[in-house]
Amino acid sequence: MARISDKTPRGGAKPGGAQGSTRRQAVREAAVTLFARQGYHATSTAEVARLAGVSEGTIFYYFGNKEGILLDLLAEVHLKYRQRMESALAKAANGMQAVLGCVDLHFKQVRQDSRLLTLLVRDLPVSPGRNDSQCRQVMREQSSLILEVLCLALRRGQEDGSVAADLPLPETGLLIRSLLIGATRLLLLKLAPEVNFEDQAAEFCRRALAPPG
Amino acid sequence: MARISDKTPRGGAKPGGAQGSTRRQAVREAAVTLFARQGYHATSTAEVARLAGVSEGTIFYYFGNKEGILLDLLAEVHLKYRQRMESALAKAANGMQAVLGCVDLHFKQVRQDSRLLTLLVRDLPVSPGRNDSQCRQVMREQSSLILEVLCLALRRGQEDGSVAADLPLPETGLLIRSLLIGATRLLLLKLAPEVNFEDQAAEFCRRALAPPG
Amino acid sequence: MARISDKTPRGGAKPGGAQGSTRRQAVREAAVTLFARQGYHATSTAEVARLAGVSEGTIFYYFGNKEGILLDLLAEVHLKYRQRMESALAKAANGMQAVLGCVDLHFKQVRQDSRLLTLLVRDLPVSPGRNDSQCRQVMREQSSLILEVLCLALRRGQEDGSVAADLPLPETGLLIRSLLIGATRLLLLKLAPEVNFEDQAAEFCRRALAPPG
Amino acid sequence: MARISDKTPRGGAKPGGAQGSTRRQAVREAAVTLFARQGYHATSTAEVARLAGVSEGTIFYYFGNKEGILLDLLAEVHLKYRQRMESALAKAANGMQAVLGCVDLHFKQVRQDSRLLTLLVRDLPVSPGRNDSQCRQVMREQSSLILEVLCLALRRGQEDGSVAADLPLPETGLLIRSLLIGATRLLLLKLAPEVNFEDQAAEFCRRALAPPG
DNA sequence: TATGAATGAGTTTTCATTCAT
DNA sequence: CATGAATGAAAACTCATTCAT
Repeated sequence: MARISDKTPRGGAKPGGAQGSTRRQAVREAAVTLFARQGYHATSTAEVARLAGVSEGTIFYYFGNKEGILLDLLAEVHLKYRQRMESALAKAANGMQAVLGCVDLHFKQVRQDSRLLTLLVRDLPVSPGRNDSQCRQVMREQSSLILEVLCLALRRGQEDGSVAADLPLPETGLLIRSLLIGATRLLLLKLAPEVNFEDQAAEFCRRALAPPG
Repeated sequence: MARISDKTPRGGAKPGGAQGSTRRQAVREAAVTLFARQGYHATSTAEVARLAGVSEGTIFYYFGNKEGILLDLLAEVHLKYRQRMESALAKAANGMQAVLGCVDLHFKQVRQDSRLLTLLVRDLPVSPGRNDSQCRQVMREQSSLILEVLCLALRRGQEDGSVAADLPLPETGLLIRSLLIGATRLLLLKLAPEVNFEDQAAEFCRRALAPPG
Repeated sequence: MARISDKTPRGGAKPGGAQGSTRRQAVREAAVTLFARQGYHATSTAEVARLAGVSEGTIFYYFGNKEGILLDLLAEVHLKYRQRMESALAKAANGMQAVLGCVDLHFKQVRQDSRLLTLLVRDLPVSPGRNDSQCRQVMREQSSLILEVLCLALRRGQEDGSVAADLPLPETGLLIRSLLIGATRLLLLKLAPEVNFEDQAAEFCRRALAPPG
Repeated sequence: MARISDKTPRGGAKPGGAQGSTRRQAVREAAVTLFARQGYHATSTAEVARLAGVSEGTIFYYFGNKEGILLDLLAEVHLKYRQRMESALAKAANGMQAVLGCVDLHFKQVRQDSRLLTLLVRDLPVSPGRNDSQCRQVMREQSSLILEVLCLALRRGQEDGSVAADLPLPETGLLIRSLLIGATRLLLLKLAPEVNFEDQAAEFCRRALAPPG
């Protein structure tokens, strides 16, 4: 009943604490693999426990319930994703480069750890219309944060002249994000023919964003 | 074992004959509503039967198993979708107009019957890596047919000069499709802020596709 | 509710009647094949109907319920079996020959139509402790008739001196019948190694029955 | 997928440890009663759970699936049966006595715990023609082990002169085993008249096996 | 006489979750 | 901290049987 969130053994210095953290991490690792491979619904907590090498009770001790694992993973994947984008953005020469850098980075992450990204384009564990789940809230929050990063880059581009000034925000940001999400879905769910179209994504965006003339 | 596909009571000409068709249709109607609202996995066949006003057995009589319902719905939505695109394509003045027409049409359909389209961006009933399900096969087949339509329009645009000639196919087609899929996901799963960015989609594509100069 | 037994279209001369008989026979034929192959419980009436090429309703029209088919088949197989034994008995030179003839005949029938005989050694559709089923009644009745035939032969043997006079009846008859039933079960259910031990059955019985000296 | 076999709670030394074993045992006890009384197919797992006084989930926790219970029971009954035969064999004065001892022992076991033995002559859970079930494999394996014991006794009898030397092996062994199986079936399924023919079984075999003269 | 659409009670099985230890 | 035995509610699916035609 009581939601057990973020149960981390306080004081990571203690040997027992470190072991707990190890167990927690093992569950996360097992879950991300299985959720990505078979989907959230098709994966049982028993399966996760087995692959993680822990008892079933351990999962509920650390994550409260099954959705808790997903919640945890979603938060992590979003965080990592966003942080990488932000650092890519910082290094970019201008706004356009920043946006295109984000696009390239996205597909690099898809290639590097498809498991994590698959979580984002696979099935959702809850109703889209209802706000009752923490899971949906996390997705929405993180989603808007990522959108902000993109819009930041776009605005910078419009200011430094590398991006067409008449493109509306956040609409344009949403469209780029749409393209990334959709492409990832086609790629990871193997719904597209065997063509490396993701390499063309940056160029496609460059044309769409470039100022006229 | 034996797959019960397309079990339709003898031709709908007779007034009584439509009865069976009615039940079948009621199940489809109930399923599309519930699958879109709660997802495929979160919807039980009992729930579908209740909403459809038929017995649970009737579902299995007509569709063989739960996936059979989804299969049926997916085939329909894909078919309708593609046919509309094809007719939009036929009416277009040039290739670029055809592509943009497809984009607009897509969002029009999303607005008109969000339930059906939601099926395409919501959860998948099976592992993405495996080909064992008819459902995945249908999605893949239909997906490639839709891609073909888009590429046809693009090629026509490249021939009549309305689309940049150096854009590679089918990569560019896949990117447009990605944008549509991703946008639909953001929209229907309410992951985007309340902004009508879909109206900008055609313009975004126009810029990306337009020949230089 | 109402038991429909022996519903045969009266007057087999009528063309309609002949057709009904055809359907009835088709069901019986299909059922004996499937029951023997998969067992009574593992065979659905739908399967029987499909193999027989009739509608499911037809089965219930002719046999009342599923057990009705088995009832019908059991009665037939027992009847045939007994009739053959009786005619073998009539032709035998003496009692011992009659018994051994029955033994040989039994295995000949097993070899000739294993499907029918399999019904007798496979699973029973009902509780052995209760008498509530017609099925069990039929089995018991027919069983005792067959036993009678065997005992008749044995008694004749004891009278003509070919069978040991001190062997008790019907015990000895039951033992021979046991041997036949058990051997059939081992054979048809493939629980015995690939040895043609049934050829030795008559010799085994001959020794057991032979008068001393 | 993963077969849960032999899930036994850690060693029965601890008083608490026997608890799990208790539940397991309760299921076995309930199952053997119901399977013998009504047959495997006619018994639902719910019925077994109810009689055992455990939840239905417990059955699947311990036995994996319904067939798992039967498997377990079959293995046990076969093992016990064979062990008793072997010890009877060891005590016998000569080969003939050993064989007849086995025969007597068989019927003694039938009388002592008819439930367990009934499992062996009642219905089979699967097609006889197919090897796909563990259940059938167990039956076949154990069956051949029991046959070996019988043949051992027969061979010993042929060597010590108490059994006719010209009787072929393993055919003769199979015939004796047939007689035992068939008799058990007649007895336990109450298909024979109320006659204690099993008392005659040893004498019947003695005559069949005795050396001439 | 024959059909087959429709059913609902029943089946096996799964699984997230609890809790005593 | 961690376990894993035990559960019960619910899931998908089956199937003998009915009945209007």
